[in-house]
Amino acid sequence: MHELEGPEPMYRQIADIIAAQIEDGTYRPNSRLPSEAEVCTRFDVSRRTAREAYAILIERDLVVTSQGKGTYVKRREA
Amino acid sequence: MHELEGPEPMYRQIADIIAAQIEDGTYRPNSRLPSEAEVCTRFDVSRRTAREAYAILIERDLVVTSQGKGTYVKRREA
DNA sequence: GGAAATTTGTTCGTATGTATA
DNA sequence: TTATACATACGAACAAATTTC
Repeated sequence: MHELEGPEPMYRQIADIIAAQIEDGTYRPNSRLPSEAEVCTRFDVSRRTAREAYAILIERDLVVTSQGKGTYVKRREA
Repeated sequence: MHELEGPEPMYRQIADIIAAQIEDGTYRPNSRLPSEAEVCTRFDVSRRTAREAYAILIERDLVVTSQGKGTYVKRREA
């Protein structure tokens, strides 16, 4: 699906792609993002790398994760 | 199965311990913190866990890391 | 100058626990 | 209960930047 290669580490590239998709409305507020396992297969990376990508989005305050539920797009305020 | 178990995950415990040591002056501003390898042996954890601990301190803006150099106590501003 | 050692950076794999559906 | 999904933690390997000898 996606061809990922470049100077940036994969987890950052993935984070940027998903962040852009949140921005452009592909993933709407409160909607569930792909599971870590889905990210693994979609971008052909390990679970570790998928988690690193989501960790960045969490740090950016773009998403929240909930054990057993999934990762969700956070609502934008201000 | 692991030892040294508590209410908090190990990486957070380690982060809290080191953060406290930064607070009390054990580790002074601009000084180098123990390398990841040292954290591994000192707390008997894997490198991944050691890195998770430092990741927390980075997120808290308490330390900075530099490839090939090490992890340093950040200088307090404000 | 250069090789070796040190240290962080990235990435993979595996196992087990906990929470939710 | 079973399946799904995230949380924690172990290990391994190589790359890249820096330091040391």
